[in-house]
Amino acid sequence: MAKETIKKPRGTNDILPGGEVEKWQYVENTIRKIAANYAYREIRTPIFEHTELFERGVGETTDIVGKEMYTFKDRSGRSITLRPEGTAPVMRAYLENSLFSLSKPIKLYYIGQMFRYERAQSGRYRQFNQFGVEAIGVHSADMDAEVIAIAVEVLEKLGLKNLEIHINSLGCPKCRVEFKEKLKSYIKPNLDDYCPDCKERFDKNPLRIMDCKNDKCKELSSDAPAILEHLCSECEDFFDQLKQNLDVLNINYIVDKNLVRGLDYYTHTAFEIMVCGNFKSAIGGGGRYNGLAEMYGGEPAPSVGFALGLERVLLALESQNVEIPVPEGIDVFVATADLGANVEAVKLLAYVRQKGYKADKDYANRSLKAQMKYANKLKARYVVIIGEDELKNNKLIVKNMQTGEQLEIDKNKLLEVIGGKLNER
RNA sequence: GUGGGUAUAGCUCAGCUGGUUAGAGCGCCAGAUUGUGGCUCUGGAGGUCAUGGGUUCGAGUCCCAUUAUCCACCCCA
Repeated sequence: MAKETIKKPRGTNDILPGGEVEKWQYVENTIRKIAANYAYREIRTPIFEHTELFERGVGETTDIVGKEMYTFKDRSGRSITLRPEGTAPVMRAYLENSLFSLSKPIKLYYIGQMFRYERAQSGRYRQFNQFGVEAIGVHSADMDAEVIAIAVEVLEKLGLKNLEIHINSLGCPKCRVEFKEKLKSYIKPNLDDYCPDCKERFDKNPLRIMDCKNDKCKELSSDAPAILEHLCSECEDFFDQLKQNLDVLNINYIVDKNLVRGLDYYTHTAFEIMVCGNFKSAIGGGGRYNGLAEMYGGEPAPSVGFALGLERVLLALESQNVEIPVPEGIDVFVATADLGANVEAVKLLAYVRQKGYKADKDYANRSLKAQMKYANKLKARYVVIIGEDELKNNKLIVKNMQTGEQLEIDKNKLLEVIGGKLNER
């Protein structure tokens, strides 16, 4: 090994051909197909944004903004951040490009890299990929249900089992302010017994105390009032409609009154998708964010969205031994029996490729025997052999690599013999 | 950010309580008589045992540091 090999930065991954990229392509293709089905259109936003975008939208007290952002100064001294999530950039693009002038809702999806500066572990990387959806411009429980339905359909189409959809309502600003006070007065007498994190949450975002994983905190707040039980009547109706819509769509869900999402911009619906079994993890989540457009100085634009963590989806699929179809093999391998046949082989290869066949040849001056081995490794369906005899007689030898049958044919009969293409089958 | 595990050929690993030329399987390359694959057989290339110190007559094997990686926590996708 060379002394100074350069290695990839921590928490990043190379996705290699030969099984890996093919899985990614498969997942991305099914996502695109389903998104298109639901009439969502793709949006591609920059991978970096002005830091302020996330500070204002995601919330300065959140972990994402507080300690996980890849932030740096560019050459002109501006503070730039590699996007840690997709909703804020999409909302920015929506406002900046005046998409609000289109008929509502604006239904968008994205697939792309996100960046978070964290210690890597299984299913958590510094650069990771999300598939996300944002439906901007309407306040309708139908919309919320649709967004959940897309996520579920994608995961089910991919073959994932043991999904759990957790839903909750975080209320609107009106009921939330009232509720926060109720919650604080419940917690306050015992505040000293809570974990240090919760003590901080008490002032910054008391709702998240309900989400603490610490056993002691869980016990202390087991009887705490839940926002779900203190919604204003409008919010309650909205949540009831959502549940009804999910029932209509045959989507099973669990109402989880302790579910609080980590980002500040959520209102009303919040949901999370979990996988159970030996790989247990949240693989996606989302919710409604009716106030975000205004936080960015735009006109109100009630919206819902979600994001799926693609690495986690792949890990979950693997843990459930779901087979992902990986296309492999080529149609034709052109082999030469004599060096003199190389020019003819190059011509033939170009011809076959132009006709749409996946085709290859040897580039290392290998013996015919070695070429056959190579063709076998490439999983070629047919090998076409050209040597001096064939050149003289305008013939080709075509070998079917599956059956081992081999025949000599006229040069112009090749396409008839090799038939349909691999990628058309 | 906190705590723990691991670090030997491209890959998966072996190397017993420190002992002299570092091993296997897979993969790669080449051969097994005339222009032919998949099975089998033979041979070959490839490692300063993560890096830097230390203990010792002697270290892949023990100690320390660094780095990387994995796992868990926090948090999240």
